[in-house]
Amino acid sequence: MQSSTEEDYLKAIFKLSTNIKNGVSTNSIAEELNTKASSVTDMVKKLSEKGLVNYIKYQGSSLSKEGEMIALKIIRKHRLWEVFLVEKLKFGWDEIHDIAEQLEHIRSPKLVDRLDEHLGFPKTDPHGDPIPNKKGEFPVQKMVTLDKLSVNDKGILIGVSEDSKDFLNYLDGIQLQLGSSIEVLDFFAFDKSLKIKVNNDLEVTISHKVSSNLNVSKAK
Amino acid sequence: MQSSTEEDYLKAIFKLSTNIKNGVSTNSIAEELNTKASSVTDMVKKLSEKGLVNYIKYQGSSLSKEGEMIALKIIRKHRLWEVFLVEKLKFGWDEIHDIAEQLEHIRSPKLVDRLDEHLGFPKTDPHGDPIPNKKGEFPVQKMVTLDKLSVNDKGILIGVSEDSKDFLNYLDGIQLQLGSSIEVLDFFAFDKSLKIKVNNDLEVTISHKVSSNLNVSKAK
DNA sequence: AAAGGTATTTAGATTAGTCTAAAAATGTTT
DNA sequence: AAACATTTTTAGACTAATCTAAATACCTTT
Repeated sequence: MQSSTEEDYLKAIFKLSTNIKNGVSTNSIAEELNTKASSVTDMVKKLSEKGLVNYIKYQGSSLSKEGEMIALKIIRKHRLWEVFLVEKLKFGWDEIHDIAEQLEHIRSPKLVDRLDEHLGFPKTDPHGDPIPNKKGEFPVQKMVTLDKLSVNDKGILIGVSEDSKDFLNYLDGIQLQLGSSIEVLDFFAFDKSLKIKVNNDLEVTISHKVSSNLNVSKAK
Repeated sequence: MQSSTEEDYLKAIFKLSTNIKNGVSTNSIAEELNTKASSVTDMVKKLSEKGLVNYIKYQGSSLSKEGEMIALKIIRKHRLWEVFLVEKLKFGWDEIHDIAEQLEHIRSPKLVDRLDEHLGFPKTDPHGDPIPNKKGEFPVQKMVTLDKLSVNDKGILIGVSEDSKDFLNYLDGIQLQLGSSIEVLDFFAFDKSLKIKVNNDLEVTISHKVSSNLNVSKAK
């Protein structure tokens, strides 16, 4: 059995591994978890001894099969609780992250599955991220980040890669929600900002930082 | 802000204080929390410095006003989550305690109140214990002595009117503790003795002298 | 290949919570 | 009130997770 802290490390490595084949760096884990590199070194050593992480000195860390399974279970719990908070307790999508960070560590396999059932076996969380099933499986989504689209392209917002309160609040402010339509009206090369039209209605200009954190399914 | 561990200590002291005016003993706290007396001494000293516990060396501990408020908030959360687990997730009342022990430490005032609302502001948990409101106010329980109940009545033991060693030892011997459920199975008029079932498990016969010293909250 | 900069690891200290074993205080019995 | 037993506290050690500061390895640039 692993501690909550160990679970946090596994989850962080999982998140950072998404589009990186070789191991993730010690520094990047430290940044993700708001801790220091030396703490990370200690922990990945320990997780390596437990067989949950493949760690090579000076070369970085990746999850073992078992470590990945654990990470996926935590993510499953996190996302199911997020659905609960929004669907049942009427929280806004910008308020749920911190609470779910706590709830994801509750230990009870039966609880997770009952919750899943209670929520009607949802496929995605309120941020559009897929919820792994009991076995840790989840469908791969074909999506692109908004900054990959060209002028006149259209898409539907299906996910966000950042879930800080600030960011989500900002999205609310420009009427962007999951399912919103987005049309790219203009592109400004000097700072990579985009002028877009939201829901065929509101025109706003967004920075590259924003567009690179919005996942859309490209329409036609 | 206090740690989960500190919260556990406050809750334990609260529980043990129910029918004891002066401080609860270090050993009793240790037993309640499955830890050692030396650990308890350390912790009550710390909680005393924080102003949450009144602790006098060799004389025991009691909660300060502030410590009691915190304990009541934890108990409120514990009992609300228990209702959730039984009402919404269809758990049996015997499966929920360990999960609620974890859930009670989730930090989010908004979450607790939303949960309360979602559950329809329940008055008691699945074990019949009252749920404190936001301000920690406890509906006073109307209690009767056990000898006032009739055959087939059920109740929860919430106090004893005698605290002699002999008597309390006897109660320990028949597995009666505060919070124990009692079902009256039979009444023998010639000596007013009662046959009762304790905690849905042990059947014993008790004298009128005993039943008249047990305070119960009548169930339903 | 040497030099400098960055990333990473090591060494040693710190905090929260726990434990065992010994010492001190309290309570009980004669 | 002395002797014994019990309870409680103290002292010192341990584990998990963290940190700072110093040492080491790796990488890039000359």
